[in-house]
Amino acid sequence: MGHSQAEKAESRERILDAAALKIRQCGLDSLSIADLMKAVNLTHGGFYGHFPSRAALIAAALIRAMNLGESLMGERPDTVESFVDRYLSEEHRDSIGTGCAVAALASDVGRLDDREIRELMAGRVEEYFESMARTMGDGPGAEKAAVAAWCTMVGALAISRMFRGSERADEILAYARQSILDLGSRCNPHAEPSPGDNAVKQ
Amino acid sequence: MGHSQAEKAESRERILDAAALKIRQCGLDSLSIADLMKAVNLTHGGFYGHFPSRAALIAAALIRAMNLGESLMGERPDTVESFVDRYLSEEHRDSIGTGCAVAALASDVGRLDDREIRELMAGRVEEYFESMARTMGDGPGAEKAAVAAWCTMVGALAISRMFRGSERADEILAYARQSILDLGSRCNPHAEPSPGDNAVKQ
DNA sequence: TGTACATCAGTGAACGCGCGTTCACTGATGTAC
DNA sequence: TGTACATCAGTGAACGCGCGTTCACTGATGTAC
Repeated sequence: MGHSQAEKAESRERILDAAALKIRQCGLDSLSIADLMKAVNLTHGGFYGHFPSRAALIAAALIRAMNLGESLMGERPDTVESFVDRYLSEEHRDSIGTGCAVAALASDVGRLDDREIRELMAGRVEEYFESMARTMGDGPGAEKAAVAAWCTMVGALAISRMFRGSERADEILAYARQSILDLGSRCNPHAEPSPGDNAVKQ
Repeated sequence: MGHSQAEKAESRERILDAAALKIRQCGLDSLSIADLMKAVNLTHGGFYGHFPSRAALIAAALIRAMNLGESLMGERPDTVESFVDRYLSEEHRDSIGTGCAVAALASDVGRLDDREIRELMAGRVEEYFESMARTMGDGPGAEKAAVAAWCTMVGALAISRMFRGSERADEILAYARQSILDLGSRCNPHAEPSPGDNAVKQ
């Protein structure tokens, strides 16, 4: 077994990645240190060489989960439509463990007493709001529309995941997508309407 | 101590109410039988006179939580606006333990392996969709708008709760409300626009 | 009305188990000479 | 190049604890006579 500093750091990364996966799949409460260490082929005792406590791991894993989820969302999208298409895709819904940490864990984090962790995620979400507002054209209503769009996206993934296995699950994503594009188009009225991008009404 | 059948049934009700409160406040994982029984001034051993297992209690408590949450939403509203105003109120956000179980537990339930429990909540949500579509006027786009509105509402509560303590928390509710009314008004174009019911754009 | 008995909701000690955490130890590696 | 030693990432037994669950028991009540 290797014992260089680089190899220790690598172990830490693998622990964090496994934890970030697990908390998105099963929630913050579900993470057990013995299971986690088993998942990266180590024994449970070694954990405390990497993190001072389970609580510290949870905080670090949450950050890791947000980073991984964001990197999966890809580069700054040109249009709201391209972003929403990816965010509300069936692939994203079905891969909760590698997807957006906010969609997976917003309720869990909102319940926490720990203010620091809540503000950690809230800070990220604030960035998401601003990024989407910029994509929407930065008009006077863009910020409001961006906030509402994020509410719709996060709620749609949670509800669609609850309907997993039913036809409804896909429809929920599609209807949420439509309503967001509908709303967004009014903030950026000069954008070309794309094919299939109809108002909800019709 | 009383021992009539009626008093036993009353104990069961109190256990269920306490469990319905706790799971909405802290999630499905957080419920401990010893704590729960303490909360209703009984000892933990008595629990199994009322429920065969923790899992059975969780299922029953989830139904109870949905019933209590619905009764709090009140009678069938006449307009989308009156419903959304109540659902996206600061009071509802701040009283998660007595509020809508779907908003509190959608992610938790979506993660469960137990298909029966997922379908239990999904069935209720399907009723919420239909009820809101009817309120929206039952036009061709009403169902789609209703589904999207529910996604927005559930996401808005989760995200607003995460921002608890910040000014943003109230804005999130307000922006989500606006976008829903905006969307709903296009399904029921003959309705009087109410004061303050502006499109997000302006 | 008074006594004897059956019922049964709730009690509380006990169970095995897995948890988070600690710590003395191992053994592969890098370094010194 | 070869030997002796220091380092330290990871090991695995052990800890106290709270969990879900079981069960022999208690004692207030309702019923029979």
